Amino acid sequence: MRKPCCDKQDTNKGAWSKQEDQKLIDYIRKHGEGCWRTLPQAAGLARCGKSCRLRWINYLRPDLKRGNFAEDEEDLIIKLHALLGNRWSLIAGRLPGRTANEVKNYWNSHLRRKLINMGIDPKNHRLHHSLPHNSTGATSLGQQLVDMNEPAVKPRGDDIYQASDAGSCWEDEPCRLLPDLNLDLTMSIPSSSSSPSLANKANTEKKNDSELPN
DNA sequence: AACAATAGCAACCGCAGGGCT
DNA sequence: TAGCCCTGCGGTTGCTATTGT
Repeated sequence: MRKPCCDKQDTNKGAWSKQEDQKLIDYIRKHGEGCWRTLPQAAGLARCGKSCRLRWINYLRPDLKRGNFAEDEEDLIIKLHALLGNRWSLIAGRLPGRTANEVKNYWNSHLRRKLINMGIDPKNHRLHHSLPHNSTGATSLGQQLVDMNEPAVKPRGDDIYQASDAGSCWEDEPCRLLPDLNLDLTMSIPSSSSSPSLANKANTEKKNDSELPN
């Protein structure tokens, strides 16, 4: 059995107060991100490290773009989801200022329904044959997605088209299928923090001033 | 105006992967 | 090489706001 990530008895849960936010912001301004396990104690927060990390990444980071998603962002999410499946962090990585959690929430609350209304199965982005095709017709994006599912040449064996929840259609050839998408899906050190330990380490040195607000 | 249903979003949980010893 | 630790990710839950009746 793993140890729990923190001593749950002594930690707050639920919504963050302004004071807690401020403590976290102040601490990260001074010391940078990382060491989430020890951060709460060092920052004087009665929270577990995970909770602090989540709060910072999803809400407090200064480079977050909050507010409604633009139409082009929506399109991009839909296209990327068709390619990558539920890999929200990768999708969010292509949307500056957006977090994986935000993208995921937006997908689940808006875009999924939107695709359903367009007669497209949001799981695999295939035309939902059992549904009557929306009389207004699929939008150009909808049509694109439908077209994507009827490629002239199948890149691989048939089962790849039985996309699962997490499945992406053609991870190895996104550019051929979506030439208008500039998909550099290789991992790179993110601008601010969206990524793992490597980035953490790479960022440790530069972090102190450059990406923090003044 | 009161209540119920639904939507939206913040936060939590558990698992997986990578680094370190 | 195995085991531990830390971090990040995706799924899910639960609270609040909004809309409908």
